[in-house]
Amino acid sequence: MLKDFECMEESYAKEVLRQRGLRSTSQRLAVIHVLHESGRSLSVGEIHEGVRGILGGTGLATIYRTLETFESLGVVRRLHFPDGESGYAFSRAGHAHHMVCLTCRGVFDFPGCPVESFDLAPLERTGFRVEDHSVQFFGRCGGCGEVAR
Amino acid sequence: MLKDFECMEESYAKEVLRQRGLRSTSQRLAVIHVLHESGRSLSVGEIHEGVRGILGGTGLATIYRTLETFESLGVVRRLHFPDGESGYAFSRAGHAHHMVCLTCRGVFDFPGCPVESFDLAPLERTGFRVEDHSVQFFGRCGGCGEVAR
DNA sequence: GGCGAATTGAGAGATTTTCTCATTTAAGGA
DNA sequence: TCCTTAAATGAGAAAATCTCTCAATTCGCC
Repeated sequence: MLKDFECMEESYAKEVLRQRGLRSTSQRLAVIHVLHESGRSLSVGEIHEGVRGILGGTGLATIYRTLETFESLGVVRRLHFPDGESGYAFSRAGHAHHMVCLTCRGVFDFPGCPVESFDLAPLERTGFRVEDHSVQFFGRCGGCGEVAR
Repeated sequence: MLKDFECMEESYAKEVLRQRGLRSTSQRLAVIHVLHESGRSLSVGEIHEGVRGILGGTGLATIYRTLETFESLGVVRRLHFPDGESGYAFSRAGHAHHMVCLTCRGVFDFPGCPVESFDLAPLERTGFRVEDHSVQFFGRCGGCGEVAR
């Protein structure tokens, strides 16, 4: 079973699930636990492995289903790296963008949104109606930057 | 074979290939042709189908290899949609961001870059060194917006 | 504690992507 | 124009990734 104390992220996830009438299963909480504990983005395989380490024989399909559920709830976000890989990271719902370390795949929220102060008028004058946007920064986090250079 | 007149995109791709010492094969040019002609982003399968329509029995592996090559050259860009799908679109090399229509998957460049006027200092004060960024707008293009609403 | 519906596990199945290697072809030089 | 040579391709096998099905389990509520 999970550790007897939950992290904030787990109780947050529980609350979001409850609000939507979805169940807080040990598998779902374990996914959040693994993601939060790692502090970085993880591949499906890594998450599966991590959850199995906590719960035992968890099915891969459950991992996929759980990630899909959490992504639709805004609790987990899928990130695509420039090298074509992708991973999932915990993310508080709402408007948040990320910095992603290309070395350790660490994910960090950053304050503010570059698009807020960007004038969309000329863009929408083309007839395009903006509904959503995504912004990501790629680079090296403190620890990895020192080693790399 | 390809139509006897090339589009600008094809000659541009040829030039980039030449500069890198890579060959301008009919398959590579057909990929550019298909992407440009569609005016939107296409899945690997759609590109494969389109190229087969022009050249005949082109292997799927060639499509993957070609897209990989062009992406590394900045001639083609891979886009990830909020629904998890992804597609490839022609893109002039250099710094360009895109608007993507969620209905027709049309891809449009947009002028300017929201990140240019964004103050990275507070972000880099955390020790993170920004090397690259990506910005995308999702919404409905002129044609699709009218129909949808 | 019991009930009903949501969720899961396991593995088969579908899909997507990569790999290998013999064959073909582009590009530069004679 | 023809030759040479290395780059690129085709075909299909193989690997990796993702989805589906349905019986069994478990959560949340009474």
